[in-house]
Amino acid sequence: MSENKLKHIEFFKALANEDRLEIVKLLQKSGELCAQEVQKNFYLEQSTTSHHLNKLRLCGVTKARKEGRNVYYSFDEESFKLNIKAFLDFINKIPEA
Amino acid sequence: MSENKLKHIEFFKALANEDRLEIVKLLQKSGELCAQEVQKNFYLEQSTTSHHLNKLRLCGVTKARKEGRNVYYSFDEESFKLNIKAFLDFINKIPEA
DNA sequence: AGCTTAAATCCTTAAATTGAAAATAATCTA
DNA sequence: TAGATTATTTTCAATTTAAGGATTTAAGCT
Repeated sequence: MSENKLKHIEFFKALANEDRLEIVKLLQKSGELCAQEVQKNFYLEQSTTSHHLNKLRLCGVTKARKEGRNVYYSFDEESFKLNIKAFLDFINKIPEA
Repeated sequence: MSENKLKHIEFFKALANEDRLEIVKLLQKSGELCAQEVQKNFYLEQSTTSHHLNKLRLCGVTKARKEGRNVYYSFDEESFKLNIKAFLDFINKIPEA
């Protein structure tokens, strides 16, 4: 099991969740948001939102930047594209997008 | 939550697993294989393989065809492409594949 | 220092995954 | 055709993983 493959799996696990997918979409259209701004958009508990944001960050879907007591999260487009591409290569099928 | 979105989530959940991803790759390169031929390629229990194959089939990654007492599984390329495309549309990012 | 707000972590409960054992189902053979 | 054999699914218990409420950490404010 290559390190690389495990990365794809984590990436897809992170995206294979309704709430996290919504968070990704929100960050995508809103740019940077701090954790509690993300939370306000959903019926999610603070701790749950934190878990989700952490998971998304760990697998390279989002990135985070701490400023004061806020942590600002944003969509990591570069990393996202790389992961999708790597996954499609892995699967050996390139959709006509 | 649209019916459509839930389908993508199930699709990605199914792919977000090391063993299932390997099974998908095997089916992709081998064409049709019956359950025990799939199993022989991995260190997985027969029942575990069956669970995985069922999950992959339910979410449209693979398709199955029964012949005698064998069930032949194969990669469902059409469905796979549709799911990937729908997901990318959802995310609004089309990689340059 | 004490208060407030933001976020992460801890801890218990809930859900998903795994695999052994049993059930089903098709085929073969005496 | 009854019984054995082989292929697969299903059931169920054990383990792993995720979710969320409660607590803790951390930063900024008065």
